Amino acid sequence: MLADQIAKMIEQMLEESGGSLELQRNEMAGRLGCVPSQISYVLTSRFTPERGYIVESRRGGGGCIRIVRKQMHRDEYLMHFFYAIGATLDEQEARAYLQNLLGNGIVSEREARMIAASVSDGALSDVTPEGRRIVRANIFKHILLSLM
Amino acid sequence: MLADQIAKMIEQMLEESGGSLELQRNEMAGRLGCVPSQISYVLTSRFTPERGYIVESRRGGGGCIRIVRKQMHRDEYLMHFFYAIGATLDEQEARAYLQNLLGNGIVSEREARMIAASVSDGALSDVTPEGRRIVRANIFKHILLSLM
DNA sequence: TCGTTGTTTGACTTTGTTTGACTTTGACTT
DNA sequence: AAGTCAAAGTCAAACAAAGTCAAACAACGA
Repeated sequence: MLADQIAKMIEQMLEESGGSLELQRNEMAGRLGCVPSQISYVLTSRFTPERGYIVESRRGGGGCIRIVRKQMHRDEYLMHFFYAIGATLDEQEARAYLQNLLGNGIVSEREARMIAASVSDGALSDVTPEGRRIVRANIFKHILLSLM
Repeated sequence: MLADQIAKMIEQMLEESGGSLELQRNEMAGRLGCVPSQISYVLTSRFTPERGYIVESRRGGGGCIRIVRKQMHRDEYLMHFFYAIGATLDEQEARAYLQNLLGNGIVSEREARMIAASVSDGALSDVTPEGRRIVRANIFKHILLSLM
């Protein structure tokens, strides 16, 4: 399958370059003989944060796409939390997780305060109460990933 | 890319001269082999107040452009940002603010990554694109408050 | 078979850059 | 003053990327 080939190729380039790389979408598509949006598709379907990748890009002349692989060998602990958090999370649960992370020295007190602030009901007051729990889970997970 | 090169050059001159400098647009454009308005473009797109720069100029014979990197102190800074952020905030603006906070030692690299993660489009993917900008602004502000 | 899920494609949109023509401003001469 | 000229400013067009989206297609399980 095309998408898999491309994914494998990117994976390999990532290997060779030690975990991070920049590419140009059009240029790469040209080399592979596929449409540029295919590259986008591969990136959104395979190189997701859930799988430990960060993808950033810049449009316009001279634009490019940067892909970074977070090395997994880092911390089971964070992974544990990551998987422990379900699709939703309320403020109390979040506080409990934070307390735990803090207690285990994964985050500093200051960092814990920052995280608490960013998932507080106050910060999410423009989201409906039900949506809030989903968004909160998502934010929390993304923060965990950023720490790996 | 041309614009990036110019930005880097100005950045370096700023470094060497300790935070403020004067240049002549035409003269500089001549040295770089580009049109003068390119310099203007770089200044308006990169050396914005948002990123902590002040740009002033004088026209007419012997005119020039003065660029100052303003350094405020912690609280002023946080306040400044807090008020600078309006009701909405997109991912790029957020990145720019973060870059500034990072560059001025208000947050660590790790903290910057955490904040970036918590206001990323990915983390807010369950909010409508419209609402996302509002929620992002709110989260960012709450985090700033948590740092005061 | 049919519905679901995942893939491929290309038209269209958005964002960022580069250039050059034209305008405005200020200092200096006369 | 008035005029001249050397700056910087403004703006829009042309160009160069990446993003989005929906339609067509494929694979697979019930």
